[in-house]
Amino acid sequence: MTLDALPPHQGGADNLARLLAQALLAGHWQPGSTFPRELDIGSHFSVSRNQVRNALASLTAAGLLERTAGRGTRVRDIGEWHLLDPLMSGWMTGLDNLDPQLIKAIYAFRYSAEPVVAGLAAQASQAEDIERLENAFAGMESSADNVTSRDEHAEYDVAFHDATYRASHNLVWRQMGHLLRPSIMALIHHSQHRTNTLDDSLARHRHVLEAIRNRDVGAAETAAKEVLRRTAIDLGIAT
Amino acid sequence: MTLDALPPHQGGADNLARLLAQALLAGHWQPGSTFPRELDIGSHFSVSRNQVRNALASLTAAGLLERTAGRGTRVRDIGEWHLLDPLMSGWMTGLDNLDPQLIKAIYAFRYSAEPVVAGLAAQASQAEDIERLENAFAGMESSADNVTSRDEHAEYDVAFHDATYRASHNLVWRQMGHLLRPSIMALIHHSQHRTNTLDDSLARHRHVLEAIRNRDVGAAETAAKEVLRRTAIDLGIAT
DNA sequence: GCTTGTGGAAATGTCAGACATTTAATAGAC
DNA sequence: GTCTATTAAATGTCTGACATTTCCACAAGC
Repeated sequence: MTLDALPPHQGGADNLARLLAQALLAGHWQPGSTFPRELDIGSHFSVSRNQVRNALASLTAAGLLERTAGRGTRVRDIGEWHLLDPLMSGWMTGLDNLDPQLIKAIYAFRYSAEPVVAGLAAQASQAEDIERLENAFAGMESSADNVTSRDEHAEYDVAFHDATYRASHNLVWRQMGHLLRPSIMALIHHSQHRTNTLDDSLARHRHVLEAIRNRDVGAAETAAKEVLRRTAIDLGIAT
Repeated sequence: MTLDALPPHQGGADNLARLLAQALLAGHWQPGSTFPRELDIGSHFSVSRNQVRNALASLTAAGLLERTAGRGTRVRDIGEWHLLDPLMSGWMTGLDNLDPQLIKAIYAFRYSAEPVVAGLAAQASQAEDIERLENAFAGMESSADNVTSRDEHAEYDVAFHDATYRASHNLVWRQMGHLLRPSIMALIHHSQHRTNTLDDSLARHRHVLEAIRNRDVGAAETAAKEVLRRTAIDLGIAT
């Protein structure tokens, strides 16, 4: 794989890092293969070696690359990637050609984790949390009728899930919610393309909201699982 | 807070980053306060500005600091920290004076998550996973009788939990297991100091192992919860 | 032939200095 | 007093040189 297939560079070391990371996330380089040298990257994108080094440092921190003096830069295996690194989360936003293996893994994680989070939210939520959930749900409802506001609907959907994680009132789960944001967004767009079941989806979200509001832990867990189940079947994870 | 209270510097930018990060994790700087300038840090530890910048870049990536040109470096609030960043995990190893709020949050997370993971392990585990669990458990047993092998016992305990996360056969959960390693270790040491219930702890771990081996999801969840419950009560999380 | 050592090439790592850019404070004009 | 221009101070960036590590080729010695 060469650098020629990559889109042009807009400027800034962060941008360069995103560019290279997304190419790696899409599987453009074979694990174990050698990554281009600093000077080659610099001359190709017309940036200083400094920016290249900063970008590569980010990719290394995220576990995508492995650098050793004298040997060069190697592409690490997908199992070594730091999927929970916020950098990764940022790079995955808007990337529609993610590795299917990765999508499946992240979804399986959500399918196991989100019911627990909803249960915690039912226990720990406070007035402001309920308000956030209600606002997000209202947004989902109002943007469900016409087709033009599809992006807006996705935003509210993500906001609903994020509010659920926040309502758990646990620092770790809350961060997890932030990290999952891009993959949740990707999944929403993915499933909206294929199914036309907005009303059903709305009803399932409503159940989660009401269970949390009623402080019914068991109902919240069940409802959260129901929200995710249809897509899980689509992806071949649940039975 | 000044730099004078920090231990001396051993060499290497990673080491400097760890040093500063641990000081922040221990709460030596007030959130929102101003962090020392690059040149001051450099002259204090006798390192080049480059190393300082690299170290500060790591801390910034982990959400500990916020840097803006012209203004300086500010310490971010604990809610902004990237607790799931592998860097954090590394810095937290061997740190015995963590912020209590943080310990509690991480423990609450484990208390909610680990049963689910054990359940997944009961579904997805394969021969090699069972073997890893058995080896870890055997190590726990053999190092339980004498007091001299306390550290060895902790190692096997951590290995047992790590094997559980691995057995879930989910990339995200597996990473989570790695990330939790230092806090699990800290908790083990903490509870061994206060309780003398090694036999009881062993029995509870054995239940987890057997439930996973028998592919009994419900039993695995219950057993995992039981392993964590006593410590949860100690920390004032569960009732 | 096999091992061992030695040299050089090539890559990343480090340093030092100058300069650019951003921000906040300050002094001055009106 | 308020607004504006200047200045100081901090982080950000570029550049060139040098250091260090790794690998490979080649030759010496057993």
